[in-house]
Amino acid sequence: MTPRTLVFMGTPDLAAAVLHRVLQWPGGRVVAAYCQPDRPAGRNLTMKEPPVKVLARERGIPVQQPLNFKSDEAVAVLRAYEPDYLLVAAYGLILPQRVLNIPRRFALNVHTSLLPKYRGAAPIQRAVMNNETETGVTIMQMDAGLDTGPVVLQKTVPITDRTTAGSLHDHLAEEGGELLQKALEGLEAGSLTPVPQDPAKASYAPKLNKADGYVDFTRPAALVDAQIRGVSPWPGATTILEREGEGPLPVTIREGNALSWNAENMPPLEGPGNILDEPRIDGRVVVRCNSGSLYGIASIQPAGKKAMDAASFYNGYLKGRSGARFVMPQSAITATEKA
RNA sequence: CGCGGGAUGGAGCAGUUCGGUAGCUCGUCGGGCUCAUAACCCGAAGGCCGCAGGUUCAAAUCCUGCUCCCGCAA
Repeated sequence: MTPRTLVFMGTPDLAAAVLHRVLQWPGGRVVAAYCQPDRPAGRNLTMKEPPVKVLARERGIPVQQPLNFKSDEAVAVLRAYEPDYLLVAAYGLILPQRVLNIPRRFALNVHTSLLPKYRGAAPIQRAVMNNETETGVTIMQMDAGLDTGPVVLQKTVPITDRTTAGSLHDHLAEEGGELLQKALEGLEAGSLTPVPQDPAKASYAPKLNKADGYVDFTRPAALVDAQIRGVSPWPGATTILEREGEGPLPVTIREGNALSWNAENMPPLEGPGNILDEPRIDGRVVVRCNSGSLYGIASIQPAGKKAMDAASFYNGYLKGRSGARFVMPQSAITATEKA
């Protein structure tokens, strides 16, 4: 059988991982890789090439980086490849119907959630932040909507109390590549049929912004933990350290967990966000959350510093100080009041 | 030249504004107390204050150049 002609579209690490897998599929040949244009990034805002571009060039695959598909020219370029399949993963563009019509067989998308739940830009982080116990990856047939097309294949993966958005991302990137390959094989064999999503069960996962990383210690510790894991490593779990007689210090919580504890052993507690001075449970810096629940910080990064373990943070920033507590950044507070 | 923060014994920091003996909380090592301990007490080792110049009687501190690290931006 002649190999199918494949055109891949995707931009970041996750897409590169999927492309890597697609390149191993013997049933097809990738004739072009599309990704977003190079953007300034990094310390000096130097232009940086997307991971997909780097990988494609290593493998000698032509790279296309159109701004969008609004021009007839961009559409014509794609059509000229005469793809059997259009394979899309985290491309960063909504593809218009006339583009989706181009492939002879299917336009497939890899989405990192169990559709119809968590449609949209940040399904991985949102699933973790919402304290879900499982999520997954979906291969769907693309239509004009945002992640609304019929589902070809799904695979579930668990979310544990140690799953971070970062670790889940890497996991789903692997699973996504594998599942896409299975979907291709199934579609070729005629053993798979796309099944429409149930719109009633749909939910959306909006893109994260910095404010999503502001830790809200007025919530129960289990949810504080979920939020922190969901925004790690990006945008990072941010809060402001306040101590008596010293200026506020922004910090990013890197690692930690909700603590189970015995109320009888605990000293009297003040409000949420207060840091306990004496009982450093298991070497952690302990913060009070809602209803007396406790969150233990294992690793934390003060602004402008490298991440450090809780014991070091305690020695350098808390020992001998009084009134230490974490508060929401001012910008978050005013935003809440306005809302 | 996109903006900003930082570099001080093994770790985390203070001291830098207004130059003048290098300090704190830990860790480490030795000793003591204790049924015991990440607890407590006593003692010790360990630093050319990122690098290179300059100003000065005197520089961690002021000036200049450099290196490395980190945050912002996705």
